[in-house]
Amino acid sequence: MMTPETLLKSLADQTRLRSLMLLMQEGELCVCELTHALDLIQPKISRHLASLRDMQVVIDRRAGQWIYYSINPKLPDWANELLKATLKGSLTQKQFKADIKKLKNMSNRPENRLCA
Amino acid sequence: MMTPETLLKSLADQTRLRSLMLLMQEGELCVCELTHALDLIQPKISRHLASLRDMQVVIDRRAGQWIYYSINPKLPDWANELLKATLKGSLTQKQFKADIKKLKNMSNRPENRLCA
DNA sequence: ATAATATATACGTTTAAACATATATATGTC
DNA sequence: GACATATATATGTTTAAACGTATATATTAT
Repeated sequence: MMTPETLLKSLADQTRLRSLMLLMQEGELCVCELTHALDLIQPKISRHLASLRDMQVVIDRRAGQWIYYSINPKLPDWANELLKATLKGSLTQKQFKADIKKLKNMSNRPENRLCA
Repeated sequence: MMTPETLLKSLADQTRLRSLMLLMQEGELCVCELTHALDLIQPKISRHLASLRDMQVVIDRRAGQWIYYSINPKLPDWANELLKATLKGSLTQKQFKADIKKLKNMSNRPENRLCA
């Protein structure tokens, strides 16, 4: 069962927060997309995604060589509301806007979402 | 200006989370009430409240020998929504219920709220 | 002025989180 | 099978947070 403390701790790190906000906004992203958008090294992204998966904040699925992460669809209402409020607060943040832009401008994005 | 990262970090510690949830539920509490309700030593509570004040998540006012803390009324909408969602998630938590009960059962509670 | 209560802060220590680098595993291509 | 790409994990190190204890400050009462 998801607790407020678990969810809040998962959001309290900048890398995880940025990743989650992109997932909130974009729905589903693979590690290489997040690595590119956040401009961080891959093991760092993977490590944080693994901890988010362990905390059941996100789920993952493999599609070929890519692994796609998305917000756990089974989160309780309060958790979705919390994430929504966080996204709302993030929309005006420079960092968030830059991350989104960087994602949009990424070349070689795997074309997964079409066949999902 | 309050950012999601600041607010989320303020909520990511158990002592601060428990304190904030009591403040959300009860409106205004002094250090000794929080110390009693959470059953923690006073410097620990004071230290965390000071950090919450520095982050502008709470405000304080002195009334005689007591110092009362409450949620900063100037928080942006998204922050209030985030706190509400957190409270909603806390309502069913054993820890939260125990803290409220301990507060209600406290003898010698300063009678501040009447003359506030 | 002394003592008691409420709160804050300073200091040194401990704990836990995040880190970079290196390496391992899995998939797909030739 | 050899190589390239995507992702995960292991290891040792660094950084930052939280901690307990001791002490300082402010208020109130005697």
